[in-house]
Amino acid sequence: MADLEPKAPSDFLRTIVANDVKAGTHGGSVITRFPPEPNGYLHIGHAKSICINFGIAQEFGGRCHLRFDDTNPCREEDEFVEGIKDDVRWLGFDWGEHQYFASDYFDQLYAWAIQLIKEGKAFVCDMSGEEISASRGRASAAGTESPWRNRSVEENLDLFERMRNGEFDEGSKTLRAKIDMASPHLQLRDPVMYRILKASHHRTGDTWCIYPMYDYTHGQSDSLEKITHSICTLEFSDHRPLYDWYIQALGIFPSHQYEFARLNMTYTALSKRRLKGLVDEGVVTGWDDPRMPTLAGMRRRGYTPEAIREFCKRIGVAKADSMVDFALLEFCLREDLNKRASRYMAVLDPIKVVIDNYPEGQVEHLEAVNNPEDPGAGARQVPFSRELYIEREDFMENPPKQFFRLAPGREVRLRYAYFITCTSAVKDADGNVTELHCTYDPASKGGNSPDGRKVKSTLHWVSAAEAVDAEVRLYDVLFAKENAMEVEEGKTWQDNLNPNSLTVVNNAKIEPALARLGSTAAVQFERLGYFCLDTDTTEARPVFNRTVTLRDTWAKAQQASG
RNA sequence: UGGGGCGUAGCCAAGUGGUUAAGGCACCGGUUUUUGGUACCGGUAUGCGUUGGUUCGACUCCAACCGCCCCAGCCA
Repeated sequence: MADLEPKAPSDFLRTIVANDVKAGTHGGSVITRFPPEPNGYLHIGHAKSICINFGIAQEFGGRCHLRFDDTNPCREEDEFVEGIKDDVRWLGFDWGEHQYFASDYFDQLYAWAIQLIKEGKAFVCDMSGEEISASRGRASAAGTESPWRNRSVEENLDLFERMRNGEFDEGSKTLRAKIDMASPHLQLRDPVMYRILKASHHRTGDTWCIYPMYDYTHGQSDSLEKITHSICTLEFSDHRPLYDWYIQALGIFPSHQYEFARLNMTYTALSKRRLKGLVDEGVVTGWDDPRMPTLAGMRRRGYTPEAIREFCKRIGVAKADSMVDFALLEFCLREDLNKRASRYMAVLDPIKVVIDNYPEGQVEHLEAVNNPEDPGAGARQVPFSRELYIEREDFMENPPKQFFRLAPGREVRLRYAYFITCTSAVKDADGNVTELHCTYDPASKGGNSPDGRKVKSTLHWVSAAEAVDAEVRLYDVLFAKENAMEVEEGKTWQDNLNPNSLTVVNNAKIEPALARLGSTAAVQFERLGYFCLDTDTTEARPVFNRTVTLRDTWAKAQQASG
């Protein structure tokens, strides 16, 4: 029977957790946490972490805390905490009552610092940043001890209190842990615990002018919340000895840290610093620019949380550095959108078609299926008349052998309408085709001819008189290079930006039903891709974002043949 | 060159001494189709960084070597 069960997703983290639960560690409880710093918006890389942390907690009957790691008042803002909460909720996760801030623990952390001073495990150091850096030593050579390392407990206590009281200038003193200046682990060479920062904090205001460092905060925060598995990315591996040192020195609940490889994806940048740069330099319109890999941007672009969660499931979790193919994300998106998106017709690059044998002034309403993947989605009426628009690229005057679409003398089907045959193409003085003349077969109404004859192609179309004008924004990858961070000699990562990441179509023609949408839910423009209404939409003018194109084997074949 | 990690197909990734080395994406064929979409079928590692060793048997154990990533913020 067991063989018939679907295999549980297996990765090294779940294996560790499962073993702990089995062994009864911490009474079998599983508590994880997602700990963003509120200094920017979340991106798809954070989504991986969120899915791991909340996912594991869910699977093992535990819980996941949302904790804001707000120990640096210079960079953190309330705007970001609200944005982060929106994003986590949107992704589909719920932290319940368990929302915390590292700043909630400032008093406790301060008390613990005094405890460590009293035990001779911490001291106030008067060295400047440069001096500390210089004395840390080389990777292969021991550092040198601070001349202030052996101050008396009383003096340390006094100085630390006066640091807190604001008696000293920023940068003039720090509280450091007294560990080992010769440790092969650089993090253990008397790391700074507290620095003086005369900045007001987004939550504690001006209560403090000394702030704890990440290393002195994170493990204890985990410990206070009884976090059993503190899961973070690989670059924190080096911090684990220090994480453990503080917990041991303090004798508090033994949370443990585990690390996995952060997400990298082709044609994109996933570092808050880089993304912030794009926002600040105006390369994109904001954190929610639909080209951004931020959750806010992806949401606006039309990505669904289901697609992102599926992507996170499929990429797996491991410790090897990796670069995930962007195509996998698009696959997950299309897979989800295909099931849920209602179909409509819209023409992005219109060329007029006149059906010469269709009665002038007549309008028929033809039934169109809303979603062939979902019978429950019903059908709608689409107006058809003598003058229509079709996609310019669906006609070729001298088509190559593999081109199945409209051409002089050729018959094709207009989706849900009629078979039409092209009789002539009107051109302007420069030889550009400006209008097509066709005839239709009245017997083929709905899209099938009674004599059973076949056509090789079905085109989307919009009736000219009833068409509504719309703006459509077409997006492409933000970076032109597969590895966005691979910089050529003498260039910067900004040089890797894709100059064509945004194309605005100002004169798209959409069917009337699309103009009445009133929802930002995903729709499919038949044969073109998935789209959604953008927040820039006004009463007067709909604005659509192209979420992702449909798979297009024809375009691919063309590209391949040059 | 100190420390911490990692190397299985183009990209992810299972595999923990005995299986024809899972699965997905991408790619290549084909079937169905009123979306050149979807769905479905099939193909794609004599090989697991390299070289030795242990063993009846190694992707799995051992050794050496090679390569890549991270760490010297009073950032997180």
